[in-house]
Amino acid sequence: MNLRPYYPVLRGTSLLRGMRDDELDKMLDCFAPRVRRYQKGEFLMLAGYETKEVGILLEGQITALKNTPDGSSVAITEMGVGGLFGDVLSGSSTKSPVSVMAQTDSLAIYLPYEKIIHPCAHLHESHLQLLQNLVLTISNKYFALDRRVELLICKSLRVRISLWLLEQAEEAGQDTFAVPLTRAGLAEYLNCDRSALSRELGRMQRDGLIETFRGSFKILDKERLRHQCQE
Amino acid sequence: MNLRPYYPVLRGTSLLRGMRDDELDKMLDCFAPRVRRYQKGEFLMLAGYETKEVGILLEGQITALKNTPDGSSVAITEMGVGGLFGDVLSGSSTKSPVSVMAQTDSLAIYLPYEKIIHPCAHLHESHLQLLQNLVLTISNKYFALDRRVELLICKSLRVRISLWLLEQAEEAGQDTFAVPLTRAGLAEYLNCDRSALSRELGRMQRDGLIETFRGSFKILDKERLRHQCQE
DNA sequence: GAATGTCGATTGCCGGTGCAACAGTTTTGC
DNA sequence: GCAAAACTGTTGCACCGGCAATCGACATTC
Repeated sequence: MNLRPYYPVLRGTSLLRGMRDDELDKMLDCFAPRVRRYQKGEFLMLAGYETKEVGILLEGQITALKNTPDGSSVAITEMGVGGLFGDVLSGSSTKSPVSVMAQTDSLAIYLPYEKIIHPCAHLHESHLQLLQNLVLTISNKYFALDRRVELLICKSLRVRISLWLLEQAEEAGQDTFAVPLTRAGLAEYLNCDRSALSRELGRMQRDGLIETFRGSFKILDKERLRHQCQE
Repeated sequence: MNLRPYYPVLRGTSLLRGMRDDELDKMLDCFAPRVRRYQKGEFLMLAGYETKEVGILLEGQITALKNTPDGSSVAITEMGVGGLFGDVLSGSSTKSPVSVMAQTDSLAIYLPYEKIIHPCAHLHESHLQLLQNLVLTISNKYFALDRRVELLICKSLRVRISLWLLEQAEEAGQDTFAVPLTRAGLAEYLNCDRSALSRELGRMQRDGLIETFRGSFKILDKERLRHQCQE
């Protein structure tokens, strides 16, 4: 299969960031990746199974699901074209803690982990870059999770919301921003009840800290918002 | 400095697992690691600073501390001889989210990350192993954190305790086990109040689920304990 | 335009858990 | 070996936030 049309996608991933065409040519030739198409609702990866490949989404939209202790499953992440999955796993012999499901018809390419970690005899410079990127990718996921833990351990809901707002504003680079999350989704991330979230957001508006409308947030008093986190 | 006496320690780390003497010789020669001694209370690493080295504890005992949003700091991990720190960071340009403090007089060796990720011209087999180990080490830390999140998002304290107990039993391979944690430490990990933890453990004993004494735990009714997690 | 589904907001209720205080026991340090 | 510090358990109280039910706004389908 000719992968050239997808090179821009591949270059956009944290794993293959900035690779030139000829570098990708060589690497993909060396990796002999498999490519597979999925229909909406099919699983790209199943929780509880080992995986020895890093998956990259070339077309479509996927969702990572985690099985909860009580048997159901909750969405963890949504990923679009260029999304990486299985990256953290591929080194270990740990079974996957998440399932990955196609939300729309999708196309994915799989790079065997073995080939990534074992550069072939003539070690291209780009392969080293790849290894570095792999480490970077995983550690970034670690830090994202770490921030989440930092949120979760805050006791009061107001503190969690405040921290989250400040983090988002930081990320957006401005005090007004929108997020692609429904209230229910945000409540899940902040680990609280949807109604409780609404209630607290309402209070925070009354207190003149923020303004909200749907997925849009505006921080009115950043200083005081920071102060909320300390009590 | 002659590092030979510490080879057994190095071999015991997840990063240098199982390396032969001659392999360590070559690698350490290539890495030109720095070694430093610390007095009790000194900092090996400060939160907020970048680091470009992976640290390995050769002697002593250290604690990783995280600064909380409200200014104080809480202990995250304790590590003994062979403990690794800075490993997750070294790839990224992220500032360290944790400080590392010597709990007793300590000795640490630092491997420059640059050298780890950039194998020197003649790429030894062992160096590849090292890279693989690095990825493995980081992803294991990721999974440890992931399990923590799984704990934290459980709403009731009893569920969190039950999950934790089952996890520990799994790890220990038997239903009676001891952990090197004080009640306060465990409460912090489970993100609850110490008194609430005592109270709930008391209730669980009265319910015939477990027996506890200090750091020792005995699971009496595993089946029913599992059942607790689902409500 | 009616019917249905999704999303956000609001409210009353009450249970779980944080907090503070105290007591008993073990460990540490000199 | 003694005093101080650290650790654990216990209890009363207050309150945050989960739960369930309800309502209005809006989008989608027939």
